[in-house]
Amino acid sequence: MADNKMQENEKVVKNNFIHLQIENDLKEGKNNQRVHTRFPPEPNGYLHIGHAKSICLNFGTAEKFGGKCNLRFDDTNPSKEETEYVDSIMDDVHWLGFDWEDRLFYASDYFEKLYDFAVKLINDGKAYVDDQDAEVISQQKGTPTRPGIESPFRNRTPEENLDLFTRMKNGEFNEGEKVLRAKIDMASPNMHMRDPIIYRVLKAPHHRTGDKWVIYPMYDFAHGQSDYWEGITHSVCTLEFEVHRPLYDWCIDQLQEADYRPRQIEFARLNLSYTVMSKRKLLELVQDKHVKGWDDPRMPTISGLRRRGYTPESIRNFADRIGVTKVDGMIDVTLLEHSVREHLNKSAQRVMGVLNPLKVVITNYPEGQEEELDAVNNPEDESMGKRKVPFSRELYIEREDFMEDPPRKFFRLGPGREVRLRYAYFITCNKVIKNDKGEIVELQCTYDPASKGGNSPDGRKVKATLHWVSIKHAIKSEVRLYDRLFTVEDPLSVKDKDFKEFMNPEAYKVLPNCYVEPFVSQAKPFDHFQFERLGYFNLDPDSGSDNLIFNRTVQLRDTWAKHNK
RNA sequence: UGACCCGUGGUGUAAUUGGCAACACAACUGAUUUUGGUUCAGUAGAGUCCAAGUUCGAGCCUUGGCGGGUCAACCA
Repeated sequence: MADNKMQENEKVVKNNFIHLQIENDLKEGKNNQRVHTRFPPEPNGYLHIGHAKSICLNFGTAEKFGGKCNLRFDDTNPSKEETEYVDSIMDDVHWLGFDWEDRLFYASDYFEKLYDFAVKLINDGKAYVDDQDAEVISQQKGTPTRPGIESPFRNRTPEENLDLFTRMKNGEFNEGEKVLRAKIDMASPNMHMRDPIIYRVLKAPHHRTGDKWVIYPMYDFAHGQSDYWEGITHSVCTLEFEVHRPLYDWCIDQLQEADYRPRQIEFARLNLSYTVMSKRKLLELVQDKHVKGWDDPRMPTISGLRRRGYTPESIRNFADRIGVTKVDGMIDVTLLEHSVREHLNKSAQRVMGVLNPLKVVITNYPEGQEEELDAVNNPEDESMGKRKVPFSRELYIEREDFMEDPPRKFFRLGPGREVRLRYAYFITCNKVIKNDKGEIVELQCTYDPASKGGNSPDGRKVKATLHWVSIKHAIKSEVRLYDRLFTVEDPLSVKDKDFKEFMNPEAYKVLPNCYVEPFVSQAKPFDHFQFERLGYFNLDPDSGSDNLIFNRTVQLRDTWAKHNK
C-alpha cells in the first residue's frame, strides 16, 4: 500500500520553477485558470536532443496541469526553411510520444494578421519605415554601453509610412532597401528596445505561402502575437531570449484588444558533454557529408538517436531527470546513456552474437550431430519467453574471450581452462591451432556432456560464461558499431571552425564478419537486443538486415581495462 | 566600464518557503549472478562563490563584492 503510493509519486513529473510559477498564476486566477503552452521550432533543421528537453517541458507541463500544447512552426524566414524539416519535426515529436492533436499552427498562418497589426502600429505612430541600409542602422544602434541615435526617418508621418509600407508589401523595393521599425527608445539600455526592425523585404519563396509575400515579419514581432492569437498562457523559451522579454511584452501591450497576457518564461538550454548541438554545425556535418544524413546514428538528432537504438521512454526519462532551471551548465552524457541502459535492460531481448569470430571445435562432440538448447529471452522478465538455440560441433566464440597467456584477472578461456558456453555446456580448451603467421585460427576443446544447459551435476563452478554461435546455423552479418561522435568533453569551448578536428575517427566502424543467432533474423526493425560485453543493438530500419551496435562498448572496454590492471 | 540573468559535492537537480544539505549520474569497496551486464549492501565527496547584516537560527531575506552567461543578425 505505502509502496504503491511511493511508486506513483515517483512517476509524477518533478516540479520545476516553471511549474511553481504556473501554480502561482493559477492561484492568482490568471488567464481563466487555463494553461496552454506551445513548442515552436523553426523548420530549418532536424530536431536534436536539446529540442527533446523543450518538447518534454512544453507538452509535459500542459499534461501536468490538464492544459494543452500546440505545435507551431516559426517559419518567418523563408530563406532557411524547408518542408522536409517540417515533416521530420512532426515525426520526431510523435515518436517521442507527444500529440498536438488538431493544434498544428504556422507563424505563416498569421502573415495577414501580422501585416494588419503592423499597419495599426504605423497608424498609432509606433512604427516607421527606415530607408537606411543594415550597416547604418546597426551603427546608429550604439553598443550595449552606449545609447543609440535616432534615424533621420524616425519621424515620418503615419501617412507617409503607410504609403511606403504598402509599397514594400507590393514589391516595389529590393531586399535591404527599406525596413519597418518599431518606434520605441533608441536610448534604452536594452539593445532590443532600440527601434527593432519588425519587417524586412525578402524575395525568397516561402515553403507554404510561395511568393505571395515579399515582406516577412521578424521573430520578435511575430512570436508574441502568435502566442496571443493561439491562446498561449505560458510561452517557454531558452535563456538567450531573456533580454527579448521587454520587447515581447511591448508587443503584447500594443494589442489593445488583449484580454489576457501570455507570459514568456526562460529556461537553460541543454548542453551535453561530448555532444555538438549547434544546428549550424550539424547542418555542416550533413552538407559536407561527414555523416550520411540528419538521421545518421552518430548525430545527436532525435532521428539519429532513434536509429542508434534509443527509446522514446529513455529520452523522456532523461529529460525528467535533468530538470529545468536557469543555470547554464553542462550535463554529462553518461546520464543520457544511463537512461537508455535502464530502459533497455528491462525491455531488450538477450541474444548471442560474435563480432570477431574465433573457431572452436568440440572434439568429443559427434560429427554431424546437432541439438537445440533452451535460452531465456530476458532473465529479468520471464514473460518474454524462451527460444531454441542450435548447437553443433563447430562453433564461433568471441576472439576477445580467449587469451593464450591470460593475465591475472582474466576469467575467460585460456589453454587448459574450463568455461561455460551460455545455455550449453562447460568446455575446456586443450589445443591452440595457429597459422604460418602465428595467428590463432582455431581452438580445440572438449565438452562435458553432463553439464548440458550450463550446470554441472557435481557442482563444479566456472568463472566465465561465453557467448557462442553454431557455425553451421549462425547468420553472417555486417554489423556497424557506433561510438561517441566527438572527443571533446566540452564542445562549447571549441571554435566554430575547429569543431570537426574533434570528430572521433572511431565513432563509426563496420565489422564485416559477425555472426548472430538465427533468432535475430525474425526480428522487426527497432527490436532491441543485448550482446554479452558489447551492449545493446537494434536493427537498422533503413538497411535491411544490418545491425547497429549501441553504445555500451566504451564503458565495458573501460571496465575490462580496470580489471586488467 | 550599460541592462538582464545565473552561482549548492566531479556532474545535474532537491531542500516542507528561515530549522543543522537530500536524490540521481559518475567514482570507489564488497556480495550475488548462466552477460566483467543486472541486482543488492556499503564508502567517499559540498557546509551552499565571498563578506558583512537581520534573526535564537540563513543555502533560502538585505546590502556590497567576486565569478560566469546573454544582448550591438534585415536569424530564430
